[in-house]
Amino acid sequence: MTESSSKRPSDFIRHRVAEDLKQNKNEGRVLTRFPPEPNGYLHIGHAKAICINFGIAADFGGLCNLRFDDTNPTREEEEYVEAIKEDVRWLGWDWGDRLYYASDYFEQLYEYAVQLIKKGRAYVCDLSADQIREYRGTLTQPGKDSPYRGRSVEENLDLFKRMRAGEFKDGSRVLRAKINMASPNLNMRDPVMYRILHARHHRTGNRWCIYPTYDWAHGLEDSIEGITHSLCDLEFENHRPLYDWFLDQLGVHHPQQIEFARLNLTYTVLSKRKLRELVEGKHVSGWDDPRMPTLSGLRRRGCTPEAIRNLCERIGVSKTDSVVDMALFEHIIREDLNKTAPRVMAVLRPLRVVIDNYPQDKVEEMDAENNPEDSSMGSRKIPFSRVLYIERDDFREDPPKKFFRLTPGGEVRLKHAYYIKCVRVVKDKQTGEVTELHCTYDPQTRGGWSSDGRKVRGTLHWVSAAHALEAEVRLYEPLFIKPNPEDEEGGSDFKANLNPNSLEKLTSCRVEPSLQGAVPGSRYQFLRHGYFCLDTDSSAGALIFNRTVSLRDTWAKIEKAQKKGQKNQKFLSPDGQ
RNA sequence: UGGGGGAUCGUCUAGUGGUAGGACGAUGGACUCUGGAUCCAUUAGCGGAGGUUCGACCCCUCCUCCCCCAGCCA
Repeated sequence: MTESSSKRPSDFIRHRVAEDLKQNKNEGRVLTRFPPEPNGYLHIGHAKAICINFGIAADFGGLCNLRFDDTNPTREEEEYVEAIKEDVRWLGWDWGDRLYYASDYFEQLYEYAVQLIKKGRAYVCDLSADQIREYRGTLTQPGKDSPYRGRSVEENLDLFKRMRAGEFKDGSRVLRAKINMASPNLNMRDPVMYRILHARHHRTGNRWCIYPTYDWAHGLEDSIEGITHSLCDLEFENHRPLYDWFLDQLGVHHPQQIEFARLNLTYTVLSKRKLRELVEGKHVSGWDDPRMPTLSGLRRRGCTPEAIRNLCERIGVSKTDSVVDMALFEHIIREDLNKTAPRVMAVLRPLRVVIDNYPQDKVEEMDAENNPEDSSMGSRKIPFSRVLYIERDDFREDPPKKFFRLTPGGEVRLKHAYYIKCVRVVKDKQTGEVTELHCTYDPQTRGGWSSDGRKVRGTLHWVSAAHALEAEVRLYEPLFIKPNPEDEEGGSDFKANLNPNSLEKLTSCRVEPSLQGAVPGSRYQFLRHGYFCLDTDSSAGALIFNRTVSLRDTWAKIEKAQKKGQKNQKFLSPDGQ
């Protein structure tokens, strides 16, 4: 047992697994599985399922299988198999040599179906899909028996064999379990086990033209692999009686299905169908668009697998429908990157600054620590010269209260460099826009310190104009404008809540020269901005950075509160009411 | 008006007969060459009504609200 299993079980599933172990159920074995259908990309909701299945196995000294549930050839593709494997691996989990496919069990599943027919517990039904629906009844009314329900075992065997042989057209017949058409649980009203689909399967080719349904196949897949705990989401709770029924009828190894609530996150959608809609409707650039909650999107955005695993750990496991605040996820990403990301200076919206009293051709190499949280990450040199760029937002000609940055006549510190004072503001005569600042520096403050005990409130980041690298920076905001994208009253759908400003591309950014040769996927903290990741579209000559998450911005909060205060002030009547 | 689940601070989650705890958020403060980080404090909760009990978030009854199920999807 690992250390974590000696701790108190932390959620209801672990409690049950611990209890099973105590009872020596399954001879003390724990074997779980993650069973994705290869019909799309994995998202952070899947990450929760992955972490639960692999995590619980690991906690109890067990194993977890990776199994592709490829029972529907009309929607599945090989392309997704590789992407899913990559994502699970990236998240940090290992299925060893236990990579399985439901399609590997097709022959065995067929044999089990024959057994069920022989027991008189399954029959071939000639009703059309529409008719089956009519016969099923409704939530409040019982269904009625199919006219084919009474077929003899021999006839069923013959028909089923001919279904497999390809004698019948798609949709003309199905194999059904014979259970109870009056069951209050609709899943028990003679569910379909096999449908005829003359479709090429990505692994079995044209060998089969009948394919098992989820309900029929899933429990048996689990059983065949010797799974002990089959962990899935709440929507399958209604299916558990059927899961149990098939296994009991066949008398085979019977895993315990346990359901938990799926992950929901504010400001995004987590369903393959909706994510596909965003991709196909070109609302995003693809499955790996950095705004997508897919694992490939999060990876490209700069999110670490550790952060995702931490999130899954911290949100817990329960049966309550819940929506996790995106702010928690962002907090966890910052927490991770704060410790690991090297600091670097980047000016996103450059404003030219000339240091009037600094020699024309002089260049100094300033020392800069790479990460104040971790001295082992060392330091680097940053060139300082007469002409610099600072952030446009870091200068205000008419500063509001508590503005600690550069102002006319004011003094600030340039990080790792010198104190500077603004002596002149140059503006565009037409627009009035500030185009350049003239400053003086204090040579006595090299490195950013002064010996006279002078206090400087503001510290700005900067780059040397002559040495800086040009870069494109992509800023991301939530994909949706509402915490719940589904909250739409106008009769349209979640896409009406798409955030038109979810992507902002800044093209004339300047970054410090140490970023020369950075490798795509590398993560940095841009000082005072946030965490950024070099995009896979980058090349040596064209740096492109994705903002993973911004830093906490206390000033933005103060300013917002100030503006709000002013507004309220305006609406107050003269006597203050 | 069938069946299956669920309900604890704004959010997520512990506790399951004996002082309702943590995390995120929010707010305030300390500190700081990142208005970052860190630290401290404050905020705020057992859906409702009865009952059992010395004592109920926990047990019982009733009620309310929310989610899932009528695919030959998974």
